[in-house]
Amino acid sequence: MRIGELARRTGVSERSLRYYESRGLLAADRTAGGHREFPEAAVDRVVRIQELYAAGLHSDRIRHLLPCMRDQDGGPSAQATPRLLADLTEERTRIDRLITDLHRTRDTLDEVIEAAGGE
Amino acid sequence: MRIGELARRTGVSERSLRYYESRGLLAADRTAGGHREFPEAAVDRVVRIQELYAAGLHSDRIRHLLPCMRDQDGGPSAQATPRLLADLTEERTRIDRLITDLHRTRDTLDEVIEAAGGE
DNA sequence: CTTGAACCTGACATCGGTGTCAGCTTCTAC
DNA sequence: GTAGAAGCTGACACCGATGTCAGGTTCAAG
Repeated sequence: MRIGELARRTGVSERSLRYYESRGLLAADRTAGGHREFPEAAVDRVVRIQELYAAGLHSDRIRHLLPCMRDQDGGPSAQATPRLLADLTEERTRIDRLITDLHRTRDTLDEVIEAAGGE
Repeated sequence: MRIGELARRTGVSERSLRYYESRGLLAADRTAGGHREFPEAAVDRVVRIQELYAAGLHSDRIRHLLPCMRDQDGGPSAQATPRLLADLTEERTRIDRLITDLHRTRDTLDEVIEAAGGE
């Protein structure tokens, strides 16, 4: 599919999709004229990329991580190197802390919301 | 206490503390010579501010929110306006989604980590 | 062939918390 | 009073994903 359709179907801007491709997160064939042609699987992949961005990972890390992830077709196409493994473990710790933090913040917001609007 | 001690005790840089004060998140008296003098309660407040930043709130929102929060002394000193209330409710929704997302990402990382290092 | 929608590249801007540096002042302990 | 640590202000830089614009090309339908 073309970039416009992919953008529509994922809710991600064309700008971002081009950026993802330039960062090596997303592969696209090209038509004779140079237009990007994305495979169907790109939809899932873009969603995943967004999730990883939302979790605070940067594109370099995502690029290394993606091939190690299980995709819709089945098994991963690569295995994490020790270096990547260490990085991911660190990310995991960070995410854990963040989750804890978010729960606390959510509770705090709830308190304030309830005090004001819960009536 | 002075800014250096507050920085040490909270693990937040002096630069950031000055920024917090400039944004109205943190109150400080001044010595005759112009040095900031923070109350003991500033330690807790800084920790809270960091949590809110980590949760993705921006300083403007935090500034409005802080007075509505219950602090160590007891009740809040202000109540959320309808405007703030709407904003906070939105933040809450966002945070909820983020938490969900983070769980999924964490599981993904676990899978990759286990596949590589779990052995 | 023509036309309008869709796409291309490249460049520059933005946001906001934080790092850092310069140049100067204040504080504190001797 | 003096020295050195600590503090002050103001300015500039950075990061990194995304927005946006310009100027040109390609695609598809008539």
